[in-house]
Amino acid sequence: MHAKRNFSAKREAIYKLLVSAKNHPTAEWVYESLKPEIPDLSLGTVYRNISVFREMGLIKSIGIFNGQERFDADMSQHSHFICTECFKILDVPSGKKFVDGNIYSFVEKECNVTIKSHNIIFYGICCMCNNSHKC
Amino acid sequence: MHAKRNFSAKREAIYKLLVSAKNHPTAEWVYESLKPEIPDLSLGTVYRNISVFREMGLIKSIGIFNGQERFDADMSQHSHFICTECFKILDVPSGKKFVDGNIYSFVEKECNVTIKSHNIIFYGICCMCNNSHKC
DNA sequence: CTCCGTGCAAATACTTTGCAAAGCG
DNA sequence: CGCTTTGCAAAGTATTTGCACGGAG
Repeated sequence: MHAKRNFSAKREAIYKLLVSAKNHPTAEWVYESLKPEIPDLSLGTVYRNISVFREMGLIKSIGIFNGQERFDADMSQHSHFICTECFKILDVPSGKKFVDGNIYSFVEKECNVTIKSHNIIFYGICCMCNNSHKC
Repeated sequence: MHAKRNFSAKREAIYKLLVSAKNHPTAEWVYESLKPEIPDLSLGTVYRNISVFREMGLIKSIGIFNGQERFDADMSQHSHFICTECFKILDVPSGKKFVDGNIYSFVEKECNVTIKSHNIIFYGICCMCNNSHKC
């Protein structure tokens, strides 16, 4: 019907939402967000497709916070800030590279390992929770 | 019986094990390790005490990997390497500070947040899983 | 007596999985 | 027809919690 697509309709909808979402969503959030427009979507399908995307290298996991895994479809190297109050996650603009190849070499020698990737997470309070000043 | 102590016998045993453990243990590992010498220890007690230690600032969580939370009683600022094969966690000697106060300031301004702490995790293959060479 | 710590088991919460049916080329 | 995707519900797994008991002071 449409031009050739690689994904089923539901898979495509899930992926598109992940790409456009700026909140580093949970599986539950994806499910709830799509439910109105795809009433017969099931949570298992969301989990399965997220798993597929991860295996394909289309998304990555930021980690598990407050009991729920958070995902990111922005595969460029960047760091995150997470608010320990509301668990909002923000991208840290990567204009500055905190960790470079030299650091990889340093750690690889120190630890006798092979490094594939790294993650930096900053923890703190976001401006909305830090209610002393407006955002 | 003993000199004044702050902790109950079980709490003390759990904390001492956490301090001496070099493997960034899980609650389950702590439980299994102490079970032989404390046969009536229960897993709930381990979880509860770990929670107490965390609230007291005696230990911190490194994150959840392979479905289990990993803890560290070394409260000095340092980074970790984690093997994506066997989930072994190694300390990265902090002779080099990867992230300093300037970076905190940079991120705080960029994101309009207040930063309390940060974590760096390197992912890769440890020398034991990288079986091409001996360790 | 009172309080804190504990064992035990049940409850939680998120995620994964088995299976049969539906979808699609 | 054959392979993929899905809904549904059940299972799985790590962790948390309710409750009554027990020990220390």
